[in-house]
Amino acid sequence: MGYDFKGFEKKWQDRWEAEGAFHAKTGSSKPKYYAMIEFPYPSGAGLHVGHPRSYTALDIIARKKRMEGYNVLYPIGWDAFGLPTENYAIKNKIHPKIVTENNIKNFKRQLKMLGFSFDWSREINTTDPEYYKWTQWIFLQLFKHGLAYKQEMPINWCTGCKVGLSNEEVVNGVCERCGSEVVQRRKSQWMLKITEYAQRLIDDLDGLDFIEKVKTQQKNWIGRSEGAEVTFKLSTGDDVVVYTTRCDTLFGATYVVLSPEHQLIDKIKDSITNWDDVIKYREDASKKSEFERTELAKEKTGVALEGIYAVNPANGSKLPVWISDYVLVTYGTGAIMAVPAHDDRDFEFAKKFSLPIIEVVAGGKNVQEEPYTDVASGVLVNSGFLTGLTVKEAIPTMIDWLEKNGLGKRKVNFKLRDWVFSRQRYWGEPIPLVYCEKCGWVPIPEEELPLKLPEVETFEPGEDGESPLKKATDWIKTTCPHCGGPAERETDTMPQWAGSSWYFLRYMDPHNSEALASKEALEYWSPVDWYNGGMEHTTLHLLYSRFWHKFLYDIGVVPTKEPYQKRTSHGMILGENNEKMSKSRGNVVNPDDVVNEFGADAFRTYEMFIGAFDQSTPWSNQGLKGCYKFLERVWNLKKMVTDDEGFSPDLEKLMHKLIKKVGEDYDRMKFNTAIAAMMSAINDFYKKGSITKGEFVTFLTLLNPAAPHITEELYEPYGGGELLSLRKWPEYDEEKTKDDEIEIVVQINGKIRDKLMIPADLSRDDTQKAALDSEKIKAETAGKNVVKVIVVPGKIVNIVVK
RNA sequence: GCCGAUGUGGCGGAAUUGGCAGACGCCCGGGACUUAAAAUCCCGUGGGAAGAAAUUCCCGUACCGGUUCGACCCCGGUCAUCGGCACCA
Repeated sequence: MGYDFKGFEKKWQDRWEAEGAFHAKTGSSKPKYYAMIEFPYPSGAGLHVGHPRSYTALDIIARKKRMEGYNVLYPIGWDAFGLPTENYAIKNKIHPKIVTENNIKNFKRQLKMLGFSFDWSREINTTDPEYYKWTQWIFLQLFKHGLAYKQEMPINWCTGCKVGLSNEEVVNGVCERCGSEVVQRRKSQWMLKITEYAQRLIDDLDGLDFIEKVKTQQKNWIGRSEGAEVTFKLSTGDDVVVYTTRCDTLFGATYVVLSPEHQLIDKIKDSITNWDDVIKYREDASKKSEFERTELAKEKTGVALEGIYAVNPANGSKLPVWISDYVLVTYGTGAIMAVPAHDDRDFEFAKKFSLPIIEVVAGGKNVQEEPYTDVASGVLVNSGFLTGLTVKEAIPTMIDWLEKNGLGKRKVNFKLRDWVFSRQRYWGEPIPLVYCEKCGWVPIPEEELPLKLPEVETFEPGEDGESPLKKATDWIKTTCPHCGGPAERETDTMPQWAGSSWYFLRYMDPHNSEALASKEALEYWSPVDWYNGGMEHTTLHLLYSRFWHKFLYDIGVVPTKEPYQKRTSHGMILGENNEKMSKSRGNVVNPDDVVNEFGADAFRTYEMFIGAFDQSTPWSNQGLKGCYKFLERVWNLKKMVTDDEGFSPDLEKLMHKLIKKVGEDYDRMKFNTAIAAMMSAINDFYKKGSITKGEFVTFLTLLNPAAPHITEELYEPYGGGELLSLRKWPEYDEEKTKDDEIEIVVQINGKIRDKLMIPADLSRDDTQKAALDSEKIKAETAGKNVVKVIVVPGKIVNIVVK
C-alpha cells in the first residue's frame, strides 16, 4: 500500500543541506565539472512542470559526475528583473522588490522539495545590488571600449508595455510578452555593438559541442552574406551605393531602389520633380506598424523619383530611381539595384510598375513570366564580358572588374543588428552614466557601484513612455564625475537580458566584493562544461551571453573565448490534451500537487521516463502512476535482500549489463531508456524472488541520480552513515556483459525462417554451417539452388536461394 | 517562401545506426490472493488468417518509388504536423 515518501524526502533534503553534500570547492584537486541549467525567472505562477525536466536531467549528470569523483558545480539563482513582476507591482501597488522576494520564496520551496543537488550556498539574484553592481560594471567596460552608444533610431515600440523592444522580442509583429501591437518609433536608445562580434560569433561555434540545430539557428540569425557594394552615379552627380550578392546580374539591372528613409533623398530633393509624392510615400511608410509591414509584404508599393536617373556602371544605361519600403534602410546600404529577371521581389515590383525585365542568365523559363533565381546552374547572356560564364564564375569576375575600375568592392553583410539595450522601465538595472552638458555621457566612478534603483511613488511608465525613474528627481540630479558641474543621471534601465548575460561567472565566486569573480575561480571553473536550456533562448540569451563573454575575454577578465562548452536543449512538456500548457486551456499540471500525491522521486523519474529528452511530449497522469509503481517495487525490494555480498552467479551478467547501460544512457541524455532498463531489471529481481546486498546497493546507486530520496532511505541500513549520493559510481567488467550463447536469426531471401542458439564466439564459417545444418533450413532449401550466404557473426545468416 | 525537426500498436515511446520492428511504461483482458473490492503478484496484449492445441502463415514503421542478400534506418519524390526565420537584395 504505497511507500511513505513523505516520511523521508524532507529528511534527506535537510541532511544534504546540513552536510553541505553538494557544495563545490573552488581549487579542489579533483577534476572540476560545471553543469548548469537556465536559472528561472521567478514568476508569480510558480514552477512549471517544464522546469524540472531540464533541472532533473542535469541533476542526474551532476550527481553521476560527483559519484565519479568530480568536483561538481551545479548552481542555481534567480533571473528576477523583468516586466511581469513590474506589471504585477503596478496593478497591485506593491513594490516589485517585495513581489520578487515572495516569488523567489515560493520557487525556492518548490525547487527544494524536488531534491536537486544545487549548491545553494552559491545562490544568486540578479536584482541584488551586490549582483547588479557587476552587471553595471560590465556595462561601463562596454561603454569605455566604445561598444555602448546612444542613438536616435527607429525602434520597435510595444504599445502595451510602452517600452522599446529588440528585434528578438518582436514575434510576428507583436510583443513577445504581452501580444500587443508593435509600431515603429524614433527614440534615443542605448545600443550595444554586438554586430562587431558577428563574425566571431559564427566562427567560434566550430569548436563547441552545441547541438546542431542551435548552431544553425544562431548562424541563420546572424545571417552572414557575401556580396559586393556597387556604386551607381546619379544624374545629380551624387553616388548611390547598392549592396548585392548577385553582381553577376549587373547588366540586367533595370532600375535602382532606395529605402524611403535613405539619407540621399533629402540631399537631392531639389532635383526631384515630384517631391510631394515622395514626402507622402515616406510618411505612409513610417506610419506602418511592424505588423502591417510584414502582413502587407506581398503587395509592393513605391514611388519613382522623377527628374533623376542612375547610370549602370557596367553598360552606361540610364536607370530610373525609385523609393520603396521593400528595401530596408537597416540592411546593407539601404539601396539596391533591381534585376527583375532574376529576383522574386524585383520581378514583382517590375510587373506592378511595368518596368523592363532583361534576361542576363539563361537556363530558366521565360523571364517575362517568372524570374529565374537559381545560382547553381545557368549561364550569362546579354552581359558583355561576362557572357558565356556560369553564375559561379561570373560573380568573382565581376567583382574583380568592379574593384579594378573603382566601381565597387567585396562586402560581407550580416542580418544581425546592434542590441537595443535600454528600457523605459523601473524594474531593471540603472544604467550607470550621467549626462553633462559640457562633457556628454560620462560613466560614474566604479567605486560608486552599485548605482542602486531609487525609490519612486509609482512604477508606471510616464506619458509617451518615459521611464518611471524620471520621477526620481532628487536621484537624477547629480554632478558630473568629470568636470564637477551639474549633470543628470540616465533614467533608462537595462533589459532583462543583462543579468543573465554573465551569471554563470558569478556562480564561480558569488560573494566576491572586489571583482565579478576572482581570477582563481574563473581559471578553475571556466568554461561551463554542460549547459542545458530551451530552444527559445538560442537567438536571445545564448547569443547575448556569448557576446558579453567574448568582450570580457578581449579585455582580459575571463580566460576562455566561449562561456559554454556544451549546449543541449530539452523538449516541452505539453498538457494531457497535447496542447501547450496554459491557464486558459485549463491543462496546467501543478508540481506541488504531483509531489504531494506521488512524491519528488516519482515526479523526477516520470519526467525522465516521459519520452526522448529533446522532444516535446504530453503529460500523462497514468504514466506518472506507472513510475510511482516502479518506485514502489524498488521500495519493496528490501524484503528480498539477502546478506550475501557481491553479485549472485545468475544475476551477475544482468548487473554488469545494467551498470553499463544506465551509465551510458545517462551520459547521452537517454534517460527514458535508462529508466526502462532499471524497470526491466526490477522485473527480473521479482522473478527470482531474492537479491544480494551487493546487487541491491548497486541498483540503488544507479537509480540514485534520478530518484535520490528513496534510494538514500533504502541505502541507509547499509551505508554506515555514508550518503549514497556521495558513494562511488559502480564499475562494470566489459567481459561480464557478454553472453556466452546468443540467438541468431536465419533468413531465407530476407525472411526469417529459423532462430538458433549458438556460442557467442562462433566463427563465421561455423555460424554458416550451423545455419545450413538447421532442420528447418534444410527443409526450406531442399531442391533449391543456394546462390549466396551472407553471415553477420553474432547477428544473422541470410541464405539467398533460387 | 526559406531553414530545421518529426511521422512506428489504442496511448507515451524503444530499436546497439543497414541485420529478430514494437524494449519499458500506460491502457485493456485473464488468473492468483480476498467473503468481496481495492492494492499487490503472475500471465497475455500490432493487425489478419488457419488450427482443439503447441504452433504455423500472411500483412505491417505517413505515402509512392529506388538502392541492397536484407531498409523504421540510405537515396529520389509526395503529404502531414511542429519549431525557427521571413521583402536581409
